[in-house]
This record gives sequence, structure tokens and C-alpha cells, in this order.
Amino acid sequence: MQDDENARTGNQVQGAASFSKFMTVLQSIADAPRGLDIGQLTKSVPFPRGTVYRLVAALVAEQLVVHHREDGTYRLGPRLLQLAAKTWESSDLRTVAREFLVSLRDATDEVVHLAVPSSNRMVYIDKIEGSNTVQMKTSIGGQVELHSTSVGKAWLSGLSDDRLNEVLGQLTLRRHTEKTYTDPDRLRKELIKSRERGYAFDDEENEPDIRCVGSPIFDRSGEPVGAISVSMPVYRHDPERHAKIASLVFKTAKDITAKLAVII
Amino acid sequence: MQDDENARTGNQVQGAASFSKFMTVLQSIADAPRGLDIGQLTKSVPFPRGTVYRLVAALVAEQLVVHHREDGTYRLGPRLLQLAAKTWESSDLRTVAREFLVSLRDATDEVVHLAVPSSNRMVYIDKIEGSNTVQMKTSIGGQVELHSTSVGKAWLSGLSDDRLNEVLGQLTLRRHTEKTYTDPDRLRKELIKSRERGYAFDDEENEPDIRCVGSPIFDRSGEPVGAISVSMPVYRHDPERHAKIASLVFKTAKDITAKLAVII
DNA sequence: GGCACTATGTCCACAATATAGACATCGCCT
DNA sequence: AGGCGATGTCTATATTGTGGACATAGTGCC
Repeated sequence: MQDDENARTGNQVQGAASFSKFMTVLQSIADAPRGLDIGQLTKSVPFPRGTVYRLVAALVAEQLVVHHREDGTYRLGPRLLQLAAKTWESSDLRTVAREFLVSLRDATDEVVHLAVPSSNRMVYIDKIEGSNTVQMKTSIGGQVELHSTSVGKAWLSGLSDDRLNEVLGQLTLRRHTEKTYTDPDRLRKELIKSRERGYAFDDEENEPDIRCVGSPIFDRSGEPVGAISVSMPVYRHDPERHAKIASLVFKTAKDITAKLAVII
Repeated sequence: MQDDENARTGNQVQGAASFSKFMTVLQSIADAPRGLDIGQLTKSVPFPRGTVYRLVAALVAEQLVVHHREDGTYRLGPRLLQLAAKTWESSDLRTVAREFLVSLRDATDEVVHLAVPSSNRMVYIDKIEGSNTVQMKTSIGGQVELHSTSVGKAWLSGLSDDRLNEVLGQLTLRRHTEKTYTDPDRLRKELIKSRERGYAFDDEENEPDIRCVGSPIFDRSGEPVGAISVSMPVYRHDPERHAKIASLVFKTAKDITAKLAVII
């Protein structure tokens, strides 16, 4: 349980103080779409300049970061991309889920997502697009909040009551749209409803004009390990379609859970 | 040049000794297809057990690594995807391109690559394998040079004359094989020919026995943002196949460019 | 069933490491 | 010129990480 605790609190493993600093710098660089130069970097992390120089030099030496000669910026390097690619390729959940997700996409012709929990967020680990051109601007590796998305709510709805309360206690229910649940008790009720019917519904709670239906995926021990969702713009969503898609999503998640139990 | 030196020698940045240990552990985990448990891990890295425990705990705390309860193995975690997301997805180029690349692979049954430019190199951001066992040893995240590869030459051929000259001026035309272009003027002529016919050809210029055909992908403003290629061993390459594949590659790149214009 | 051996996990005194302030240098604006 | 901010480097000091040693659980052998 100690691992979980550390993960949640932003970590405080004994003997990892410096490593956490390296990660802070790496995250800063990762978050800058166009890279950062030393000046910006020293401003964006809370360490003295001398330290930042050393941290960056180490990251460069490990090829996690590359230094662009042209404009002096630091960006993510090939080593990190390699590691990320491996993560993606070797994820059992993703591999198992893929064929089901493709079927789900074919049946709905909408964007299908697969996400896993990480630090009180959901991280997308796969995405299959529909044929429609109007689409969401999510991407693999992108992260979204638990309380305002169908994958997040689906995952939450799969937790035991104790764990749910524990996690809810740590969340900040930030408002994204008018419809976002910002009251813990109302959210809890919504989640319990989701648990009962087997799917969570995001009714423009994260982004205006986007509705999503999501269901949790469980490992053999019954812990929710991820969630899938189908997303669509409001104008393609109506009661009939909702019912059809919700039942497809629920069934697909169940199938993935079953397949997972056999394989792992 | 000092950076390069460090990278090659396994690194020796002052004040990064512990970080390098973290990376060693991370790489070990990354290299194990099915993950490693503590026992295997302590054997595969040259650190005392106490230290390994701490290193792993820190990696888990940062979510670079996850601990599977069921079998006790450690595997790469979602944080890596999160970090690489912005770079890796490259404005959804990868997502958009994927289905086209799969079709291209199906049509050719050869390895298909998608690469984007980065620091005067091309970095592979996707790879789809053919069914043949003889394949290239490239990997996602790997980088190759501009002047000796079809993706590199394809990207270069998509540049305006001014930009092309600018970039060519910065390149060192390192020789990889007998056939590598090492003379800037001859390379420039080859690139202009490539631009006219819509695809670049790597005729064993990067690796002996490997030939590749590549075409650039453009964003809406006409800037080349990446390139795709089909690679094959010499013995599977003949004039007929060349013509067929070249036209497929060209058409696929055009399709991706078109789709990109609609979405972005 | 008992014993030996190996694997697993934790602790802490010490040594190696990272830190952050101070110094040196450069370039830009007034 | 001269002042100011940004950039890069150095090093004494304190914090951090280290790894051997201990405690415990698990496994195989006789």
C-alpha cells in the first residue's frame, strides 16, 4: 500500500529526492510543445540554476532530452520515444483490447478510447477513430481528469466504496463546463448509478458538445484497471443511439475483462 | 561535441551518478518483454539489492514503472506515454496516418515507416511490419540521417529551395555505404529529381542490401512535416515492383496529407 | 519433519553525491 | 562607457544515496 500512497501524494520515496528533480525537469520539457531553452527552463522549475544545468546535462547524456543547436531549446529525445513506444507495444491490456475496440468502432463509427488510471488521472493508451471528420483532439498519452470524463467516471464506478471515497477525497472537482459535477456527493451518487447500469455517461461535462459513454475493465481480482469509451458530438447523440451504444460499450468492456482473465 | 561523447561512453555527467542508475534499471525493465520481478531485476543490474529496491520504488512512485500485483513483475508505466505524448503524436500525424500505413503494408507486405524531422535527423514515430521474416532492425524512436535514407530525402525534397539549401548547409554527408551521396551538389540534384517525381529512393545508400521508397507528408501550409517509406531487401526489389510501390507510396502520402488538412 | 539454503525485504552508519551560492563572462540597452 | 540581466562554471558543505548486515519468509533435500 505504500507505493500507492507515494504515487498519490506526488511521491516521497526515501532516497529518490534527486530523481524526483530530474523528473520535474523532464516533465517541464515534455510539457512545452516547442521545447524550452535554458532560460525558460530555469524559470519553470524551482531549482537553483547550477542545479538545473546539471540536471539537464544528465538528461541529455541519457538521450532523454536533446539540445537543438539552432535555437538552443531542449526537447524530448529519442530514448524517451523509444521507451514510450515500448510501453505502448508491450501493454497487455492494449493488445488484448485492440480487436474489441476496432469492432466497437466499426459498430458505432465513432471515436473509441482506451485509458488507464495514473496519478488520479486517466491516460489514453489507445484511440481508434471513426470515419467522421469532426473529431476530438485527444491523443494517445494524453491525460484527462477522473471526475469529468466517461473513462474517469467509469473507472471510479468500478472501485469499492472504500477506495472510491478515498480517491474522491483526493480529487479537486475542477469545473470544465456548466455540467461538470463539482459536488462530491452528487458525483458519488452519479457514480453509484453508473456502477449499477454498467456504464458511465459524460454529458458535456468535460467538453461542450461532446458526449461519451464509458465502461470499466477489471483484472481477475476485480480491481478496475482501465476503461473504454465511445465519444460523439451532441448532434449525433439521441436516446436510441445512446441505448445502443451504451449496451455495446458495456458488452465490449465485459468481453475485454473476460479475455484479460484468461490471458494474464 | 561533449554531449555526444558522454552519450557514447555510457555517460559521465558530473552529479548524475544516481540518475544513471535509475536509467539502467528502467532500461532493464523496458528490455524485458514480459516484465521482471524483483529477483530477476536484482540479477540483471549491477547494484546491491538494497539499492535496487530503492531505485524501483522511486520509479514506481513516478509511475514510470508499475508493479503487477498478480505476478509481482515490474513493467513500464503510463507516465512514459504521458511524457512522450506531445512529441510522439506530433499533432495527430501518427493517428491520422496509421490506417493508411496499414493499407500500404497490406498492399506491399513490406515494412512501412512513418518519420518526422528532429534536429536534422528523421525520427521514426511508427512502424508497421510486413509478414516477411527478413526485416530491418529499426525501431520506433530510432533516428536516421537525412541524406542517406528515403524518409530523410523525401522530407528534404519537400522543402522550399531556400530552406533546402539552409538545411543542406548544416548537414554532414557521412558515408554509410558505397552508394551514399556525400557530395552536396549531387545530393541536391537527386532531391530535385525526387521532388519532381514525388518520391525519394534510397538505393542501398544507408544500409547495404536495403532499398527504400519514401514520400513527404505536408501540413496545410505546405510545409513537410514528415515522411513515409516502404523498405525492402534488394532481392525483393525489381523494376516492376519499384514502379508499383513508388506509386503506392506517393499516393498514400498524398492521402495522408489530404486527411491532415481536413482534421488539423 | 527438520535443516540448510536461497530469496526477499528492511535498516542505518558512513561515504559519496548533489546543492546552491558566489564568481566569471558575455551581450544588450541606455 | 557603464549598468544590468542573462548565461555558464566552480566548489565547500550538507544532504543524499549506498550497500553490507540483519531479519524473515519460502523452498528443496535428506
